[in-house]
Amino acid sequence: MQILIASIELFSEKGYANTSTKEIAKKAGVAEGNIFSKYTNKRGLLDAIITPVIKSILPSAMQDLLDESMDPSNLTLDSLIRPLLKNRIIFLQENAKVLKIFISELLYDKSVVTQLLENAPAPYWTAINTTIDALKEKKLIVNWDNLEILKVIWSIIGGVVLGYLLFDQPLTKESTDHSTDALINALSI
Amino acid sequence: MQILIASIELFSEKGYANTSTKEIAKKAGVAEGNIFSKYTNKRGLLDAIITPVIKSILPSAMQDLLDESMDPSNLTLDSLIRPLLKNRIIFLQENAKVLKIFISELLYDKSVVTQLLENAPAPYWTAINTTIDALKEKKLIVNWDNLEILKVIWSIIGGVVLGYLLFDQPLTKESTDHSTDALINALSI
DNA sequence: TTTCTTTGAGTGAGCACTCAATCAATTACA
DNA sequence: TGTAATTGATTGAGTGCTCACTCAAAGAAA
Repeated sequence: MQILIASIELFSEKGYANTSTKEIAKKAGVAEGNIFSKYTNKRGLLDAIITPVIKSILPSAMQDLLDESMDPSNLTLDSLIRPLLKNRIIFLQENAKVLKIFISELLYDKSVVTQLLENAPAPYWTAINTTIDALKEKKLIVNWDNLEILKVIWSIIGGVVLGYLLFDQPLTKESTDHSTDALINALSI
Repeated sequence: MQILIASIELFSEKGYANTSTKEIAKKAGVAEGNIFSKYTNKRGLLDAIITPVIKSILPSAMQDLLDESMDPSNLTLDSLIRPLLKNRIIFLQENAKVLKIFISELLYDKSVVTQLLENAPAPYWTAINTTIDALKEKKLIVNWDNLEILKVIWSIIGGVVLGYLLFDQPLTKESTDHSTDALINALSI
């Protein structure tokens, strides 16, 4: 556990490739050999950090989307988007360090994308399509392909993540409110 | 020159830390020592790749913004945003590999952000503020703080970049049109 | 002949990873 | 309960290897 905490700290600060197992052992207060008996190799340590993100990031986001669309009669774009963005920004703040490690990895290992998508089971996708279709029915959302709508949503969330991780842009209430308003506006008819 | 081309290729494919100078020399078709007589050290090679991006990325983006706001009487949100996003996406495609290397670097070296901002001189900022203020005057844009408006613009562009670099999302006409429409919608009153 | 460039074997440093030895906890037995 | 035996976890010096970088020698250009 100490090893994992130390690794997250160091990887997110200096990057995976620039962190030695010796440093990790020192920070964790254990002998270097311990790392290898528990995680087989350095890569195993990275996997132990990233796998939980892969397993939780998409399912939890999709759950957010669905939680807000339980009652179709009260469904509006606002009631869908606002809690979604709020939850995603909370998730981002809680997992900032691990997400940073994850994104670094994503840049040079495309197999992670596949793993990511495998963790978003079909039932979620159909439920989300149903929700978006319901909004289209009510003329509350632009009449684009559902995938294109989702891309715009993820684009804005991605932009917030990028600003936070790359430029240390603080997630003030003003900023996140504006991102939310902008997204709702963007998809309204 | 061959060395630089080989470096960009390898760094963007495998990452800076995972590329050895030996590999670069082999790909470039020169002896390893050549790299060090021309670029001092491996880091010098990275700088030679990144510096041009730093020097051009913000100025060229801001020039795009200003080119479209020459004639204040014809200024609309659409005439401002549409060419801007188009130019940024062209820039992204032309410089995808270098931008990828740049973003990797940005994640773990915050001094790059400072350099980036130093290359956006004050005249640009005032001109952009004037443009946004003019749109506010005409009630063609939301009445937020100008910085907040710029953040939303960059958020969308960042989201497109992220989708392209991280998830290999193709930049189809449909996608980029939707991003553009969404952004214009997002900032309209 | 002189000056500048290119070469690649060589070098020390640092890396991930190993493993025999040590330590700690648990069980076996009188 | 006290002690010996067994098992499993922890240690860190040691190992082989790869890395960035050097430099004397060879080659090319002037």
